Amino acid sequence: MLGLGDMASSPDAAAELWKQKHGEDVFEDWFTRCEEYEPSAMGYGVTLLDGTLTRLRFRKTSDHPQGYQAEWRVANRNFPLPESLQLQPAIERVMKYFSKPHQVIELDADAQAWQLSYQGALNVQSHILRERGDVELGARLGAAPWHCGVLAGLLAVFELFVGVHPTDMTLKVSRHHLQRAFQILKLVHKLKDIALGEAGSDPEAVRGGYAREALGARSCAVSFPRFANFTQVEAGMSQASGAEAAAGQNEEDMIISVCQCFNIPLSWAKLQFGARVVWIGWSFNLRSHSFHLPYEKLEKLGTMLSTLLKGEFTTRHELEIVAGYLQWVFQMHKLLKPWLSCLYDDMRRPVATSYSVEPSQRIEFISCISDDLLIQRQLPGAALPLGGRLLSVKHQALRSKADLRRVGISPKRIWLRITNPASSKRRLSHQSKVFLRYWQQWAQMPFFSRPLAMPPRWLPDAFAADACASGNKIGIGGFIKMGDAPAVWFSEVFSLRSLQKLISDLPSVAQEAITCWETLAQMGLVLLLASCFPGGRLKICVPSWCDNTGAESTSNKLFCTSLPLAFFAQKLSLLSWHTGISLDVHHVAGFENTIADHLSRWMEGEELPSGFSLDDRFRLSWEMLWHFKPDVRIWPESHGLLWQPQSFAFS
DNA sequence: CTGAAAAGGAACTAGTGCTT
DNA sequence: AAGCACTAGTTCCTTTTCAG
Repeated sequence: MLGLGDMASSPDAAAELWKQKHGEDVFEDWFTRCEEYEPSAMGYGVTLLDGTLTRLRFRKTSDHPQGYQAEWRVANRNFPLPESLQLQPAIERVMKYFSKPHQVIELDADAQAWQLSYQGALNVQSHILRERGDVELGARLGAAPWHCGVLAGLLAVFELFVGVHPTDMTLKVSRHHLQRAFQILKLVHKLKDIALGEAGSDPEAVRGGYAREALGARSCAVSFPRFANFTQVEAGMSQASGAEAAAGQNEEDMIISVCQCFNIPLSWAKLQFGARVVWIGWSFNLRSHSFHLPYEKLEKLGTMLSTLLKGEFTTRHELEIVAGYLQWVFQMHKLLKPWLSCLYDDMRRPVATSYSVEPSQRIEFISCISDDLLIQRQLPGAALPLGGRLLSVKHQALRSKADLRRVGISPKRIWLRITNPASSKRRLSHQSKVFLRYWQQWAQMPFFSRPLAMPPRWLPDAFAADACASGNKIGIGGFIKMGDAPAVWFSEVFSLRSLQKLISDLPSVAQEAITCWETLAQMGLVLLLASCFPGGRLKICVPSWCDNTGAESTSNKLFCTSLPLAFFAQKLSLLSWHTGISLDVHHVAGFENTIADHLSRWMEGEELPSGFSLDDRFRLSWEMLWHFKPDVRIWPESHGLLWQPQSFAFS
């Protein structure tokens, strides 16, 4: 055995090498617990004398005195052909059928009509060409019906040859044979043109137009009518008749043949034919022009999230994996990315642990703390984590080093809460849990399918939203104006105190979070738009006249990590995902903004801008804005429902 | 984190020229 | 004609790199 070296000369030698490399015990241990192959059916990698890599495995056998047989990995391409592919029976089938001379291959009634139609069309074309003086092409088309008929007959014989056609039935040429023959002839003539004609000398023609045209002649004819009535295709596909399936197969064969002819590289591992293909990780349906996340990925997401949500603590690494995966999943709607901000926050917030120092070490301890409350030096006797952040001392939260003075002195040990940046332990915040639970539910829901192409953009004449904040009150207002119809508008006032109970990290003065309220106003506008176009999965681009640069950047990129704005950006993006309305905020000052500004400051009973009426007011509740609770009401109120409607809201 | 593409390498095949 | 050595090319597979 060339190049294999001594160890391949016998199983004993191979086993010897294995023992030398991995030790006698390991070998015996592996060998005793092995089932059929050791270490596995795949074997293990071995480098031969000449540096060649191969694989070696041991097979348990009682034939050999050692009890095992060494097997090398060698490619075996000498496998038996299945019965259906044997040449001998195929030839016999044809010979038997044509054993008697003068066998006639007939066209069935359908095929005869088709052949006549081909003849007619081709003869007309031939005549026109001859009149124009193109005798050569005219002659080709003149002979084409004959070629087509002969080739169709041969295709029928080929079916007999490969065993598709029953031997005890007379051969009949069907219209499918004719159609295939026609397409093949067309392809062959195109190929001939490329190979011999002017096109052959032009490499671009081979790579581009001609080859595509030759292909398109077949594939377009088949795929276009199918696409036109794609809604019926789903049911029809599974019941496709044998002939249609054969035509589809034929089409695929042709595409492959042409690619091979022109050395167009094909990745066989990724080659897929059909209306549904999985590509770049997504499942595409080219008939309904939609895409969705493949089932395996949905399942992976579901499992991933339920494991994460099961326990109280998690690890930084686990969070990174989940966030990374969601980053990928959110390709489907980039506005969803702000959702991830809370996960990243959790990632960089290690869990705090308690430490204690002796009261006598108090002064020394203070010198270990930097101005921004980081442990910058080791304190003898206390294993304080270097680089950790001091959160509180004696249960008193600290904001700066100066706050340490407020902590009273007592003879007892001083207890500290410090976060350790080296720790990988993490706890999910409330926001993250809500966020992850949403996606966990989403992963368990039936397939969503999203269109590949968005519906055309639609723009109302004018619309805007604005917010104002003064003291404890927050006002939002906005409107849509379409043609001559009266403007639809909203105007609501919320108190900061009531919002502080629901959203953490809000400042004590409403004016400081004006960007948040601007974003909230945009959410109101999206809801208003969605209410005007209920049920429609519209793609509406909203050039909003917004006079705050903070909200502008937020709504455009919809990604930020600073609190509390991140909460609002999250909600806005989810609302956009829900309603299918995407926001595109431009910084354009204009009169619309003065109206929106007016509406945001409007109080019940005050005068409305001209063209606005109380009847067209759209009421927005906090439930609708923040929890996306649908505004479904029963009217008149005395009526009841016979079933309990399923409620849907995020909290 | 993802998938695609590029790169790299092993195994194999076909063809060629030479010798026996 | 058969066998051998060599080369060029193909196929299959894995690893690395790249881009989003």
